[in-house]
Amino acid sequence: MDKAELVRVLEEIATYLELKGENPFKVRAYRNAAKAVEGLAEDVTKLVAEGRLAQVPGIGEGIASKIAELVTTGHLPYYEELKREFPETLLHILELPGVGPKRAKALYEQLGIADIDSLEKACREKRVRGLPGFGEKTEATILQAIEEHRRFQAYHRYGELIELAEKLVEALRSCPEVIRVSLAGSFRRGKEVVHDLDVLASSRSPRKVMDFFVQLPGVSRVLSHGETKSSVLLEGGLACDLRVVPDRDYPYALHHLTGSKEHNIAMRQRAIAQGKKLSEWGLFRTTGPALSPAAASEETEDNPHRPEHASTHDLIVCRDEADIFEALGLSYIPPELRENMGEIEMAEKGMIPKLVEWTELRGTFHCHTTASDGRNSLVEMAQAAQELGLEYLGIADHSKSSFQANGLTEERLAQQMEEIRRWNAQNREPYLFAGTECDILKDGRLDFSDEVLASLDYVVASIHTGFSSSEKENTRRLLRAMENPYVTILGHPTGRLLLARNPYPVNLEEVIEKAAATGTWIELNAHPWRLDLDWRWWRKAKEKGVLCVINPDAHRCSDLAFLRLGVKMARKGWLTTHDVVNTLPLAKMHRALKTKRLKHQA
DNA sequence: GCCGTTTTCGGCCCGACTGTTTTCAGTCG
Repeated sequence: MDKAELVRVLEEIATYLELKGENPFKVRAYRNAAKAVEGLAEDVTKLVAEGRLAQVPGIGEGIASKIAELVTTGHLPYYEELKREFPETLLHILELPGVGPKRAKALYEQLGIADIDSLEKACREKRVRGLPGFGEKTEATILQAIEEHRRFQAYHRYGELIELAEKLVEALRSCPEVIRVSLAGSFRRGKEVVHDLDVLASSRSPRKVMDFFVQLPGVSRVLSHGETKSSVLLEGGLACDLRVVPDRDYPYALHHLTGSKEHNIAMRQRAIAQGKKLSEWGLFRTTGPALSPAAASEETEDNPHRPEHASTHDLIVCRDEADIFEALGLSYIPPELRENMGEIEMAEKGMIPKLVEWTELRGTFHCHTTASDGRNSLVEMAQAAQELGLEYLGIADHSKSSFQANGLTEERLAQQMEEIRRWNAQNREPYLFAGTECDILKDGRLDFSDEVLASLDYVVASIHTGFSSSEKENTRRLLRAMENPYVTILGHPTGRLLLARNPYPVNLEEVIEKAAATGTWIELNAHPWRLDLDWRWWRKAKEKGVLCVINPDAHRCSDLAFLRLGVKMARKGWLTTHDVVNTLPLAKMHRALKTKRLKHQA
């Protein structure tokens, strides 16, 4: 029973109690306890053994004894009994936006609906609208939610796969028969959501590599098991394909499998125009003398799968992808840019920018603490930032209107600023900037007065409510917020949650124009669920001179690692060190934070 | 179920929005 499992059980208990219609404060007690466990720095088993669990804030005698039982015996009858009261599939229904515990309970008890499929059927048969509290509109909303749920399920968030994907590659690398191995496909390109994982390896004994692959831990089902290609289903439902090729074919196969399809088509057209031919099997000269029959047969020897036609031309030998680009008169194109969005034209002119690197970040600005809805204290967050090598860290807890997130009042904000000043006065590292994630209210005004905002080092302004407003209203709201001289950064500009909630409608052209005109930075929120502003908009923002700030939206120490993911998306958006403002060293950052305010005074 | 210098009971975070109602329940953030 590890910590994550324990957290899951506590949260599930809370959900079952909710379904039962238990006292909502009891439900919350279990949720709070789950949070408390999650934020523990010490080992739970140790706390149990020493009888100190009930001393942890949020865990009382009752829950402490349940956790102890679970940790020592591996069982919890209380939880098991709750599970027996409702079918497990009912929990899936609760994932649908618009369906909470009360509705799920009504659907289950009155219509016997226990899973998403039967709910869909009941909606189509117009049976749901008859329930008290439900109507035609609700029925339609549920149907739409089911449809989106299904569409989302076929995809996975990039940021949540990184660890798994890297482990998989490590495992394959440990196979003695593997020469080279790499992730490919949309994952390698850094698409924010991916359908499956594509992996490429080179080897002299492909069969042995395949056998090794299909029996790796974490493989739940083998979909196909061939000599050069196998597909498996990993635990968690993610599909993974492995291709194995002879080492000489590896660069061509890697380029081909990385894609995108559109990029590959454009590359092949370029090859044809130069009297060459590019495919997954190689880059060939199609004009001029063909290879001698002897050379041709020698070439096919090591790969019986290579099609006949591929061996009849001169192979242009490439040791890696860079050689392929060079052979086609192009500078190297990083995988993130291979979307056929102008990268080939730029590579031809040698104008592919030097993309920002994760090691170039010096600090960041959107971090929460236990003062609002974070799991770690200000000091803990600061220490974690130091371990990561950051020179500075901006603290931006929620503002008072975000009740659900325990937003700070003016008084509590002042206390936090005091704590930050004390930290800096001791010359501790990293340097802390005092900020806020200030709510943008319905009409575009901010949650704090200008006087309060002026007392802070910086302000992140974000929308957290009213997602159903029109594009016009949302846009006006954001524009007005950016006009405020104290708003340094526009936070997660579209509010999207990948595979869960669509962005609210907003005119991003106007938002970018306004950011440029007012000198407001736009956030690239690096939370794996957000990645907002989307990479597709950054080139436009950059053209207009808008600066990007990569923020983790961290709610616990470990979330600071999201920065790396943010950098991947910034790279995908063609951004360089100069475009990402938090690559500035501390001394320059002090000045940069004042630029917009000074401009306003002038 | 947790918490406590108002300490063993009685609070616990609040408001917007939606769709269902005819005065409010459910959901969400």
